[in-house]
Amino acid sequence: MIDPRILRDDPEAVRAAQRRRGEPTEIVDELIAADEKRRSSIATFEAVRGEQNKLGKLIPKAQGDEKQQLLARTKELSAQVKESEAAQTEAAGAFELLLKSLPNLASAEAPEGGEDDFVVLDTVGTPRDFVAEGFEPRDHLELGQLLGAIDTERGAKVSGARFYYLTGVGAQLELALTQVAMSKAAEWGFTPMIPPALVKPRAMEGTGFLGQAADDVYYLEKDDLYLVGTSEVPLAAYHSDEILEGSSLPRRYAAFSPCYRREAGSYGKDTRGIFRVHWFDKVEMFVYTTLDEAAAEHERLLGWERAWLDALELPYRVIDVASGDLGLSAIRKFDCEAWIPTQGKYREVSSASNCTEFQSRRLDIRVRGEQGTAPAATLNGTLCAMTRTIVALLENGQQADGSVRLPAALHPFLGEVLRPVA
RNA sequence: GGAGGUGUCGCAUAGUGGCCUAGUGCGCCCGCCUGCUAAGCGGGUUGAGGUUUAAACCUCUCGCGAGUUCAAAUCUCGCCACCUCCGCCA
Repeated sequence: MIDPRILRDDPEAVRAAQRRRGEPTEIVDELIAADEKRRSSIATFEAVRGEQNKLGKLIPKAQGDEKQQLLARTKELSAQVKESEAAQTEAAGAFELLLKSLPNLASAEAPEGGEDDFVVLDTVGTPRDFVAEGFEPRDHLELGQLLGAIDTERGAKVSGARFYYLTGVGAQLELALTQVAMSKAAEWGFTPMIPPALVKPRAMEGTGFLGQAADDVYYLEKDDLYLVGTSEVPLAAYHSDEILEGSSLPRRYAAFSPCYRREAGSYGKDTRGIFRVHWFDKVEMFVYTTLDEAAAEHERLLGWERAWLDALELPYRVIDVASGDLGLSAIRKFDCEAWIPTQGKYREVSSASNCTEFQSRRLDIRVRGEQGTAPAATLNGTLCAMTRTIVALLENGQQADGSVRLPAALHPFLGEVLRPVA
C-alpha cells in the first residue's frame, strides 16, 4: 500500500510508476475519485457527529421543555449520524480496497521492461569447462541418485509430483547449509528465528501475496490459514500493529522455515529433479528500517547474499530485475543467479527486495522518530534456499566419477568430497 | 474438544449509562530546586485523520465487530486473544 497522500500531491508519479511496470494508469484516476468521495463523506460525518456530541452534553443538565426539545433534536441527528457513518465506512473501505490492489511504485532505478529486460550488475567466478575436462556433466538428479542424496520417485509416490526426499548425505547437506547460514547471519547481526509456517489471512495479505500471486499459495479452508511460500510472511507480520523505537532500527531477522508453493503457473517447467518443488526449506533475511535507510540496506542485503555464494564457491551473476517483473510489493529487486552446468545458464538462487512502506502500511508497522511516527521500511533477501543450493553445489562440484567436491565452508560437516554409494 | 475466568493510556490499577474532555500510581520527557545524584515541587506523556500561517480546535480510538439508547469503557450479542481446570496429544 502506497502513501495515499501521493495521490493528491503527485498523481503523475504514480502514473509513471505504473507505466514503468507495464500496468494500466486508469486505476490512478479511480483512486483519486474514491479518495475524494472518502474525504467528503468523512467531513459530513464529523460535522453531524460534532453537533450530536455538543447537544448531548446539555441533556443531563436540561429541564422540562428544553430537555424535550434537545431529545427530539438529538434523536433526529442520531439517524443522520448512522447514515453518514455508514457512508463513510463504505467509502473508506472502497478506497482502501482499491489502494491495496495498486502495486508499489517501481523505482526509477529499476531497468524498464519485462522478465527478459534485467540488467546484469556483476558476474563472479567462471563456469567450469566440462569439454576441456573431458566428461559430460551429470545433472543434479543423476548425481543425487548416485550419492544417495535425493529420492524424487518416492517423493512422488508419497506426496505427488514436485516432492522429494533428501536422504543420507542429501539430508546432511541441508542441515549443514542451515547451520552455516544461520551462524553467519547471527555473526552479521541478524536475530535467528524459527517462525510459524501457517499464518492468518492478515499476514498473507499484508505482505502482498494474496494479490497477483494468490494462485501460488496453499490455503487450508477449514482453519482459514495459509501455508507460507517464504518466511518473509511471518517475519513481516511479526511486528504488525507495533510502533518500533527509531533507535532500535535496523532490526534484522534471519529465519529458517519450510516454504510451500503451488507453482500454479509453471506446468511443464523445470519438472526434473528438485529445482522447482512444492516445498523446500529456506533461510531468509528480513530487515525493518527507516525509509531513508532502505536503499542502503538493500545493497547490504545483496552484499550478504554475495558473501554467502562466495563462501559456497559457486559461479554466479547478479541481476537488477526489470520493473515489469517486480511483484506487488517491491520497488526494486536484485537476484543472484548461480550457474547450472547442465542447463547452460544462470538460474535464480536468491533474491533481495526493497518493499519500502508497502508492507508496513498494510500491517501497521510504524517507527517512532523525532518527527513522530512514520511507516517502517521492510526488506527481505534469501540467504539459502536449500533445494536450489543443493542443485548448484552438486552440479558445479561434480567430478568425472560422479563424486562431488564441496566448498571449504562445508568440510567440517561433510568432509571434502561426497562419494557415490555402492 | 468441554467448563470457567480475564481483556481500560508503556506497566499496574480506578471506573456498573451523561459529572470520562478516562482518574490515580509507577515509568518516561521537560523545567525548578540542588556541589553531583537522589528526594521534593510544577508541567507533559495512546495513536490515527482533518481544519489552520500559527495558537488552538474538530472527529475517531477503553481487545475487534455488530446492536440497544438522544447518549456506551459501562448494557446485549458475535468473534478474537490470554489465563485456570478437565480430556487428548508430539
